[in-house]
Amino acid sequence: MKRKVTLKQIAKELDVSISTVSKALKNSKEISEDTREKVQAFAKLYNYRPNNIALSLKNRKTKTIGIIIPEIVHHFFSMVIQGIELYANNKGYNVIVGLSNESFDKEVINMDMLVNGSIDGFILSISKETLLLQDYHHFSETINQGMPIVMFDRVVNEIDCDKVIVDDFEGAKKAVEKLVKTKCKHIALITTKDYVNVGRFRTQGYLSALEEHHMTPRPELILKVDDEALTEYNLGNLESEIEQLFKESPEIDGVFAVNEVYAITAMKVARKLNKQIPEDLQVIGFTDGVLSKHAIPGLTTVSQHGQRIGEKAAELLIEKIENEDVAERFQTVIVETELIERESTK
Amino acid sequence: MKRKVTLKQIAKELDVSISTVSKALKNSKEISEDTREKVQAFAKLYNYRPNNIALSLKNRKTKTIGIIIPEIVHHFFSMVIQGIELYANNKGYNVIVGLSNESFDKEVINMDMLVNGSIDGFILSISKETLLLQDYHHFSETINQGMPIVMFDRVVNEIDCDKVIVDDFEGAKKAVEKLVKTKCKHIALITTKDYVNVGRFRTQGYLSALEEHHMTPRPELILKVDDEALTEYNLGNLESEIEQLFKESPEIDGVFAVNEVYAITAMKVARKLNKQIPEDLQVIGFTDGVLSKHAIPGLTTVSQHGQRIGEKAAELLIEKIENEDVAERFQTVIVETELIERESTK
DNA sequence: TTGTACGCGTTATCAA
DNA sequence: TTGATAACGCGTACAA
Repeated sequence: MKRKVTLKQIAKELDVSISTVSKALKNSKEISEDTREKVQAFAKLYNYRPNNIALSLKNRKTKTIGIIIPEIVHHFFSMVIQGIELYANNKGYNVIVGLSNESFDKEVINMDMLVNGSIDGFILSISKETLLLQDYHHFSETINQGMPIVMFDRVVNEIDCDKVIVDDFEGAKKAVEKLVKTKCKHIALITTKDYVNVGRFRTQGYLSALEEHHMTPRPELILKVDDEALTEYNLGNLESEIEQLFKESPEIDGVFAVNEVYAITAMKVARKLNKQIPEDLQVIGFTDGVLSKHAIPGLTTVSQHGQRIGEKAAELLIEKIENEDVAERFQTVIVETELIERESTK
Repeated sequence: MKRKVTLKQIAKELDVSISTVSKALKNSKEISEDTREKVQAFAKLYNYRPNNIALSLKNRKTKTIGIIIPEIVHHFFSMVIQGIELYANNKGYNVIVGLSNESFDKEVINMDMLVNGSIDGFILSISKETLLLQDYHHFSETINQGMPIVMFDRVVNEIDCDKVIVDDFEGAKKAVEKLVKTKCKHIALITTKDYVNVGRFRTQGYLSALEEHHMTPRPELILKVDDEALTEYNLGNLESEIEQLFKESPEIDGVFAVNEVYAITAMKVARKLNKQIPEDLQVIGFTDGVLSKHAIPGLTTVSQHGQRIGEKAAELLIEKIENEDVAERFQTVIVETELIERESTK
């Protein structure tokens, strides 16, 4: 087992100084052709590579990006990571991932682990608990230390930084308008509690679409699911809540759900209640993931373009990292949504 | 904007030496109570944290783990990452993710970026292209340099290192036996080409189960899908291949598929051909993901326990990193599968 | 009780 | 053409 070779070892072996080796390896023409070749041959033989950590220390740049997200077993978030990784890698950056698990404490701890030199900047999406507590000191402190942050999807006005967001409002509106156009008269909304802003914006889009088409929103058609600790794997009583909604308002002929799982579950309940999709009931979800694509019937969804969001976030961050002078001007990029029509709508 | 504080700055400010500050901060009783308090107060005020990079350079330990996987937008792999992150974080390690995108070159490049000091060890699952080319030099070179590797799921005999694998053979066997027990007489297999070993092992499990129950395997009931560049989002002609299978052998009354998508697609085709599930056709998939859970009817699957695999891999790796003396003995841990019964079987 | 010196691996500057 | 030195930030053995 040959340990990693360092400049020092090469220098010793070849009986020259460390700096000579360093220069020779960078083809500096300060060094004679002779020694250059000798050194390079030796380096190749021993597969010399400069130590990243030493370089980071010297350059005060790590060439790595820290990502903090609420969960990774989640289609949207993994698409975003893919986008970040793609762009970052092309620029020679690595990507280090921390999971907050929707917990405030883990978010803080994770950022803490990375903030002390390990990375050059953060890309993050805020955990639900943090949104609930409205405690953002860890973000502002990080920024104050001169470390750039780019937030995506779950962002917050209180913090001044670059942001990449989905047009939740317009996306939701588009979806509901589609339902209106296909003659739905009683459109229900299945959404989250208001403290998750993406849920809130989508709710607003729903309301706006109704109003523009002179349909009066009816509170009893709006189901706000309490998804405390509700994940893809813990559906709680989602199903029964939706069933109750459908039973209390059997006139419902259209459903807009703010995520895939809600939408799929609505379809499942509809089937149970013998409602035909899309004849008796049309359904549209948000987030275009595996579920929508493979559902039977295929679920019409609002696609968020997660990968594009990741790429854009990485672009903004690397721009900030590499150009000190742009540091003070922040932008919010809105990534357009797209309605992907499948068989759950007419 | 206050830049990061270093020992040096504190020392200068307080007019003491750097080492005094260093010792004071670690509560060394070499230092007088007086200066200790003074230093600590100052450090707290300026929120001093030791620079990770400097520590890494000094200790020759980065306390970070490199993960190289074929893709991240994939339920199983993201479960594994979650498991790794969980265990690693508890041990004070960070996790850096590289995606090979099933490409040999990207796998090599990614490992190359990390191998020079950025991490203490690798956890990885081999890309399809690498398996096809059977070129494993980048793994052996890494190991030769003294960097530990733990492989999971897609592993390879040629490389001597710790491994965590799913019991693909037994898992598949269990699944097929379930079908046999529920009276299936003509059990089809939908699998991948043989160079993906997990596909190969699952195929062997299928064959073994049939033989043990004195059912002669019929080649025409085995569909080997060529999933060159086939992902969750590019289903190619999977559907038509399966349709052809069902039409040519209408007696098929059970299907075992080596992944979720194949299984779900089989159900979709069955529905199209007016086969009732599970009455006319029973289906079992491999990998317990979102699709299986939300499918209608729910898909019976062989769960791989991705998170447990990740945790175990992290445990093995950290053990190797922290105990030089265990370096030479390698183990292969088999994580048991579990048959999760839902409505697609009787 | 405090400070000096050294080393981790690298590069850049300046001297020889 | 080559080499010595300093610096990045930290910890520690040893000297004062």
